Amino acid sequence: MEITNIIKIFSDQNRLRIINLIKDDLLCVGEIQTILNIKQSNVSRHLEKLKALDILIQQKQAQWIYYKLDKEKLKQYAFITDLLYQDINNSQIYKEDLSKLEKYKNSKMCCQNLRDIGFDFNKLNFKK
Amino acid sequence: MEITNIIKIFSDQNRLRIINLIKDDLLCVGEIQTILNIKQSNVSRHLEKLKALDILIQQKQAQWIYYKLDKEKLKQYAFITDLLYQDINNSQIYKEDLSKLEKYKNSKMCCQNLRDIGFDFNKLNFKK
DNA sequence: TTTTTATATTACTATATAATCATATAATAA
DNA sequence: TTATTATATGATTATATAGTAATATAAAAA
Repeated sequence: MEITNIIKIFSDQNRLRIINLIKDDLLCVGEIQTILNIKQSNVSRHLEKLKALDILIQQKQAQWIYYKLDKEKLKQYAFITDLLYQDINNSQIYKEDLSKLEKYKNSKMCCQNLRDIGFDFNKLNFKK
Repeated sequence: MEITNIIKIFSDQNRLRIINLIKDDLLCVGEIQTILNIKQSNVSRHLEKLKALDILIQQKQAQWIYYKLDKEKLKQYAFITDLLYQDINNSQIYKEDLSKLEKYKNSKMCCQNLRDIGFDFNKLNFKK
């Protein structure tokens, strides 16, 4: 795999937001869709490209498919760690996405009931 | 400047080859054209994008314009150093380009007479 | 001055990519 | 079984990008 094709994977904002979101967490497609407010088919298309590169851990539980970045696979390219754990933090949007992820994790919701709120982050049910 | 736009700059093979070539050396357009065997207008187009990002040192001498990467400007993104000094070395093509650059620097040629050989690397005039 | 040359740019073509709607697929729930 | 739902995919559109031939521009050489 040519290095520029690896780099291309990280050069789209929506895909980078997805990568950022699943870099340390295992999430289902609906969770990604909800937190990032990106259409389901679009999320799926981006995940498809990450799968083609073989840098995803994929895990099916009931009707949900959970995804997470495969850190071992990423280690072969030194630039990726810097990019995901340093450079990305200079942009507000990626930090906001992670903060929404935290809010989601603190909410009462899970894959099972995201459809009930139309995958709308603002309708998440928070404790207290 | 959004981080994904920075990343895009490095995601094209010809542009990455140019970046690699001028990461530590000041070269004129004809030298890049000759060493990489890329058409002049194409080299110029790629340099245009690097200039738009403001990551080039540009220096006119006589009729030639010399370019070099501006390392200070690149320091603001941690991933770039790893990319250019580590990851790139796993691909044969970038190493070969640097080795051709060395051969060129050891040759008797310079910007002034590259046109005489049709910007053809194979026609370079080597010492001994 | 005129000619030549190095680089940039215009106009264009071909290709790649992202996004979307509608639908297929595969699994669960009723 | 049938209905529902999570995710993937086909078909399409819009946009971005790379490459090229021809030409413009600006400077040097004759």
